[in-house]
Amino acid sequence: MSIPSELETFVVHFGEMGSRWGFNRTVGQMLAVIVFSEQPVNADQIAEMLSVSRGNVSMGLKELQSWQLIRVHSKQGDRKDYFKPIGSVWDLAIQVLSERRKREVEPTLSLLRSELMTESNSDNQFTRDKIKEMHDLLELFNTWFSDIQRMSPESLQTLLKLGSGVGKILDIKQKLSRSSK
Amino acid sequence: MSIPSELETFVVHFGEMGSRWGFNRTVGQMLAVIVFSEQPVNADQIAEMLSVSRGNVSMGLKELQSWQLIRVHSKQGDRKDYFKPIGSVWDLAIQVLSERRKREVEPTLSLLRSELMTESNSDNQFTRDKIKEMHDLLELFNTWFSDIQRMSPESLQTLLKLGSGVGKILDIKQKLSRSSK
DNA sequence: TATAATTTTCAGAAATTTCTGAAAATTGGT
DNA sequence: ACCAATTTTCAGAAATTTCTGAAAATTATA
Repeated sequence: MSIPSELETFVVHFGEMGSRWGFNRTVGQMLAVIVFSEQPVNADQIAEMLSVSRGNVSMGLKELQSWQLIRVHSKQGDRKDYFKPIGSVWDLAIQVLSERRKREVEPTLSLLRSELMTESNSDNQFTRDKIKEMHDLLELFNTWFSDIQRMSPESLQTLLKLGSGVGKILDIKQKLSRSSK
Repeated sequence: MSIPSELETFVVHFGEMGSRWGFNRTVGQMLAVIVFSEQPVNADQIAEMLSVSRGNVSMGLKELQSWQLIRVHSKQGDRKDYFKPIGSVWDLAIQVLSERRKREVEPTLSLLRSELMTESNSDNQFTRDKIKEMHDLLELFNTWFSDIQRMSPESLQTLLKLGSGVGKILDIKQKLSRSSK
């Protein structure tokens, strides 16, 4: 089994982008194969399509599962494991963002938090201020994101479409709350 | 000149996180040094503090400049180039996000766009649908981000603090626009 | 519980990325 | 125009990441 010609482009592209998105080339390509396959695919099929070793596919599947992007789908009368995306493209995007927040923001936020705890008098004011600034920024982003994540895709979509238009609505809100006082 | 002891932690941490944030260890450490230094620093100082070669620092500085995170600061009576962050921690964060959007989203969006243009009848419906879904999602995110980016830090901060609370305000807006019809 | 199918592991190999340091290029002052 | 200070470049070295493939572990079936 080889890659359907119309997907070739995407498999290659996902491979190239892979490392920028947080995984490596093969894992990127594997994600493309799984997402663009109408039917769940098994490890051997992936290995053949991408011409990589079975072991590599096994590790890649583990990686994609740790990102919670794919899940196993058991086919009746077939002992092989088949894989499919956890959900829609939208679900996958949210999942990537969420996982990256965990890997790229959380560790730093922890460090900043603990650093603010220990009132090391050796720190000069400048350093302390920077730490505080970073901490507050990441904390703000963090709560915002977990908040946003809970919204339904529909509301979220509306919100995104509105863009900075929300600014105007915020003004209206201010006026309303002022006049009701 | 060595790293001030209270910064050691951050330099190490920024080094470890570097690759997750889109650059490599040394570049991450260099960013930490520059951001946490009250005064602009020159290449030799950075090289000594981090115990890396002068050439490596030169390349790293180029990288940080390509991200538009640092800028040159000329000291009067000193031929060396000194470096400092382009702005506040907030400015840097926006800049990182903006640069990453460019590197991680833009290429894929281009590909998806051009793929939707060419009406290759070989594509099956499933594939076309997926491409369309991805395209619309990235496009939406893209315009949202460029929109958001233009907001003042203050408005943006308000917006973030509100989080999914905006949802409620959107409801109010809907009611208002309905009643005015 | 034996056995055959399937998946996982992981040591060493291959590929890729990062780093060094000396030479080349650039810059600014005289 | 020359010189000295500074920065950049880049070939090869070093470090790190990724990949292979055979052996070990697991799983399902009879």
